[in-house]
Amino acid sequence: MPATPRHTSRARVEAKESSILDAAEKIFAQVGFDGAKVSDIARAASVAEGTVYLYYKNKQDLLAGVVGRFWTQLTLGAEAAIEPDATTRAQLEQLGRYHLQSLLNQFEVVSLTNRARPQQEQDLDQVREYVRVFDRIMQRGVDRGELPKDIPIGQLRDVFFGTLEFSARTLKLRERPYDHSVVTNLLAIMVGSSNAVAAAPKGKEPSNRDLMNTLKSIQRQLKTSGDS
Amino acid sequence: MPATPRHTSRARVEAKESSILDAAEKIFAQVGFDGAKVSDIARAASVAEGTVYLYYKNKQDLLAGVVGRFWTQLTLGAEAAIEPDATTRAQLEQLGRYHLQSLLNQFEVVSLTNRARPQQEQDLDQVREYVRVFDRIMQRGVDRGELPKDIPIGQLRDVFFGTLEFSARTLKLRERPYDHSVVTNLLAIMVGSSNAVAAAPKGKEPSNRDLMNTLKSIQRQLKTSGDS
DNA sequence: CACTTAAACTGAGCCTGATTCATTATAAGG
DNA sequence: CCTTATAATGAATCAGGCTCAGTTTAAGTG
Repeated sequence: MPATPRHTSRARVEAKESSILDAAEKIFAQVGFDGAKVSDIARAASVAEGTVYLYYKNKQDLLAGVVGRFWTQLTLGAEAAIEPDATTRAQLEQLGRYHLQSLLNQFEVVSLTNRARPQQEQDLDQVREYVRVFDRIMQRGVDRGELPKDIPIGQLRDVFFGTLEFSARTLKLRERPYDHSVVTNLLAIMVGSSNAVAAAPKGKEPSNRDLMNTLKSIQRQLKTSGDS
Repeated sequence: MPATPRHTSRARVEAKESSILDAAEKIFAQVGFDGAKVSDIARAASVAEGTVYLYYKNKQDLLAGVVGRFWTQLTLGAEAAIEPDATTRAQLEQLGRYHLQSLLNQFEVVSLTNRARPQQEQDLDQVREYVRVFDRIMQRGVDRGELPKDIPIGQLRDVFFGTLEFSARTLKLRERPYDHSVVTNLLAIMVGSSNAVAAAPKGKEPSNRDLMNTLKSIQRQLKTSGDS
């Protein structure tokens, strides 16, 4: 088992594990969890079918690996996307934009998340980790008195992520691209004091491309250095 | 095929179809979609395995039947729960409470909804139908000038349903009961002009029990008269 | 009341695909 | 160059969704 390597270099093992994860992600995104055959994933990873089971207990576990990695990367990207010195309001906007763009860019993988938490099991740890990014921003905001605090943070969190997830679905369904105004409006109602904005007139590209570049590079970096 | 009955009474056929749906709902809710064996469902419905396939093309289709029926019932319940003459604000609160309670009461079935829309297929028709209840309330609100209209209705819809769904998950995860304040606060930020409210101090039962009774009776009625 | 027949129902067996495991290959260590 | 623990392999096993040839049921019909 790769768990206790002594004969083979750790790097080699991790590389293989990561390449299986890559293959799985690709196939899952392509044909969905049920549509994916483990044999296809194995082939895509240039590995025998049995080898997959050396690294992952079963197909579900493999899915959990893919989804977990995604959220871990998302957390890193989010942290990079937020300017530490900005106001709470600005940070929320940064996180919101980043989040919405990520949901849209990786819609298929995000969708897999549901499949990874069978029934009312606890959420994946990595998701909880990600959510803390929001909590930290809010906590700081409260400490500094920058936020109206008549509504509990926990509830605002549900507003924030719930809205963005549904908005992403809506945009996807209507085949619309990323729309800045969704975040602006969300913040307007969440933190008030705002200038709400009509939906983007047409398919205008996201303006904060550098933000996504940051993410991409981090992800690339992560993917090659392996994780899990 | 039950599609063109001539030898058997329609009522009988529909009763059987409905009893299969009942069995499926029960088993799905119990062990999830993947955990459910068609043979178990058949047994629970006192029917042979093959019979299930007379009524539903496959397991997916059976799931769609269960989920579809749920949302249809939900729509009826929602319509019953809303007082036609109330203010927009009041109607939204009624719908919000009803929605949150339903999500909590039938959490397992709601979860199945995700499984029923494989990949970015369009949503189930019944879900869209349900969403229209919200749209009608909002439209009326706008027509009457009761709503601040700086934010598009479509986006408010995502705020409304997205927030409630995430709130329901949060409550479920923390094993908390229905909490009135979630809806109150949501409306406070959505429609403004509000008195936000701290989370319910303890596990206080939902106060508008009659509302749920209305729903239940409608559901019972529906279930026996069959649908699909 | 037989009798005919379309509609319903049944469950054994087929078939796909996940998972296992006996066997073989690999890579250090001596 | 052996030895041996670790990895990798893929044929065999197994589970469970789905099919279909055969059986039962329930109206009709004379």
